[in-house]
Amino acid sequence: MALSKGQSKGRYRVTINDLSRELGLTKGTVSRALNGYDDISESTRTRVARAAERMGYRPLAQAQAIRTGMARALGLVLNAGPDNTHKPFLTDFLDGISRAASEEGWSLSIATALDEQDEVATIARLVAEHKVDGFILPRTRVSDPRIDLLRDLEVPFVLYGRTGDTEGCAWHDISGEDAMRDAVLRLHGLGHVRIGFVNGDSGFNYAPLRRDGYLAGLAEAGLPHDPDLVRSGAITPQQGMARGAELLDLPNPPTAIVCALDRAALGVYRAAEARGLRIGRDLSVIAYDGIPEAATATPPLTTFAVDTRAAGARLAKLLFARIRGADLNHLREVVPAHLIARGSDGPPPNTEPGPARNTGPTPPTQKGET
Amino acid sequence: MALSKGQSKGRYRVTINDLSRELGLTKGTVSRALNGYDDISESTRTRVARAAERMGYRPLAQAQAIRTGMARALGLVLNAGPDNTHKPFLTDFLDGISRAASEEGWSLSIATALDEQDEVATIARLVAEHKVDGFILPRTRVSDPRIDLLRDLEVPFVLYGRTGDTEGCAWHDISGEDAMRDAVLRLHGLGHVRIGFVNGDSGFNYAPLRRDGYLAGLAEAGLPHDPDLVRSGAITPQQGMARGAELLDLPNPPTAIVCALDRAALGVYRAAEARGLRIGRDLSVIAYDGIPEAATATPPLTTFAVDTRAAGARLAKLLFARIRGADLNHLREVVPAHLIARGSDGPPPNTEPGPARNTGPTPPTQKGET
DNA sequence: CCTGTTGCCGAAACCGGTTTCGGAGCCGAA
DNA sequence: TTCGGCTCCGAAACCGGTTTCGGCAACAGG
Repeated sequence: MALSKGQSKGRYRVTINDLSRELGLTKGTVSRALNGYDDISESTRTRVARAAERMGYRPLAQAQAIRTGMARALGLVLNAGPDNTHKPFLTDFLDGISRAASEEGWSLSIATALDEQDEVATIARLVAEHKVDGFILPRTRVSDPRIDLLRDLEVPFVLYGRTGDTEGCAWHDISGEDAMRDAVLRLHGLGHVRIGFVNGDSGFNYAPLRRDGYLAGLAEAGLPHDPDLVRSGAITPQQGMARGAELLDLPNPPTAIVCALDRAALGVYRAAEARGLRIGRDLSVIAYDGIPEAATATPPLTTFAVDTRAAGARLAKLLFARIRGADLNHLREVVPAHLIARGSDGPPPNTEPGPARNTGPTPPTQKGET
Repeated sequence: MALSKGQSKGRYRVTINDLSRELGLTKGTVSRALNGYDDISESTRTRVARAAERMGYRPLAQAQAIRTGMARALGLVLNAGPDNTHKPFLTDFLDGISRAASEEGWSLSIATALDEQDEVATIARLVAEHKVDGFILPRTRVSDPRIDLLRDLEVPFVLYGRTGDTEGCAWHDISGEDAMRDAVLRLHGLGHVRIGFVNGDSGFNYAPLRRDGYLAGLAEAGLPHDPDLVRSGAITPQQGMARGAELLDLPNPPTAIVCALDRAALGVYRAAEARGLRIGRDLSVIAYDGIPEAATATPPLTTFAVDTRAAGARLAKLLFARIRGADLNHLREVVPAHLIARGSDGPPPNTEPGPARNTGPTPPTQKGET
């Protein structure tokens, strides 16, 4: 058991040669046994597996890569552009992916890009250099050049989000549309009839979906759709404050506002405070994301939270399946966001306290904290 | 120029064999020419380099890895634990590293861990699997088991931050101590004599350094050190609010507070507001980090900003140098933070407006926005 | 002219795996 | 007994690079 190669200190990997020597088999046989070829007897297969376990053998991914063409790495290209700087859940997201990847002995390789064009170029570079075997594409846009490229290159990928042309796409997504609809229904259940909506960036695919959800909620509640009550383009608190101000300064302002993003909702808070309105009493707000700041705002924000860590893990697993050639129809899933009822919503003002109207399906009212 | 290997579509890498065939040289010669061996004539060296450029040859990192033992990947293990979730600059940091890495044809491999013990285990796993050639260690602690491990394994690493036992350590760091000192001097220059300090998590190495900077500033200004004015453990706005409240409720409260973190300062804002104090007039605040929220707070926060993207890039370059065996003494650098003077600091209240006292070296007063 | 360097490149081993091919043994059937 | 087929493994090529070794030519010195 002496070190065969003197790489300075205690650094020594057990290779497939060590294993084969120990077992009295050729390395080809050992390799086939480990990789489940069916021309290996069950007895030697277990013998090899046991020895590999005992000796702590871990195949060198780089060596496997050169013959198989698989780098055993997942790729993630982050947009590090100026307007995308705020990513509250990035660490959780990475944790989900990384954990799922290392379970399979794969690694997570990340790169950054400054804009859409740079993103595409970076993806192309990683593919050309054979650095990764597939991509996770976060923040999908309605029309997304990254998807076109990967489709063209025939490189596996999965979307965090959906997209316009779903041809060849696998995805995991959170149902923002259901959340927005439930928010409207919940507010209607509390007695609100004028419910505004502040949407996010319409370039991203989630925006039309959440808008549809808001409209579906209105329709389901039997409420009219007043276009004046719908604003969009709010992804920062500042923008949220501006859009909120527009709504509140309307001749007939809403008594409740649904926001597509928590950060926008925090801006609406400020717009309301500036007008002497108390959130949760004079104005109800329900949003979406579940950022930590939402829990410590005054009042705490009622919001639909998403489990970004779980999303990352699911995406990694979907990508594995995709790389291994699974059927696309099994690789498309949309899961609901989780309502966290807090203090920013309540009955509309100027309403006699009484039995709340019962309107169709009762909105979900789970309680919980992050 | 026909595809020699039919990997589905247009996917085709030019290998060293293609190059050698084209040039009429053996691949060994081509390899040596490309890698700067001195037994290759200058003429063929340029001929090979030109052909490689023309044909777009990029060596396959995995193939190089198995012989050289270098994975050509930088490692970064992120702490994804519950209290470390807020990382405002992570994207910028990753961008800095990733960009510097890809310039050298290297990649950035990231993994996550939930606590200190998990971090060490994850690092050990990455080393054992030969996935990376070196590590960037963010958020160094005074006593840091990651450093002990890597020192023991003789694996190259660089610190973002400094540490207690600097033996074998290279680092890039921002001088938080100078920033804190300059903050005190700036406030003293404005006329303040009772200046409080709210520090961060004392487990991290930056905390004692910033505290020393605060004390150095007091000493340099000829101000007494009142232990009552020093608090620590504030890394969230909530904690900042609590520590700020303690200071403001003192019998003889400070007229200015220096915070080790912007987020804590935002909490101090709330503590001050709750007491009817106007920031920038009744209470001056200067902090450190340069988070986006600081710019949009009311009033905008005067703070010492750090360029996290540049730090990431520098760390990557230092790590390259370390891996290539450069002298440690050339791989230790501390750069200053950049003051962004905004509206949260001013002369102390109850002071006759008049010529400001001139106290020794005038504090730096650069103006600028992020 | 012969010899000893030196410059420069070819040949081949090597790294740690995977995959193809062929054949040795064992079995049952004719 | 012989033949065919099946099971299971060894041998060797292969992947795309790097590195060692040896030797051919040109050149300088004696």
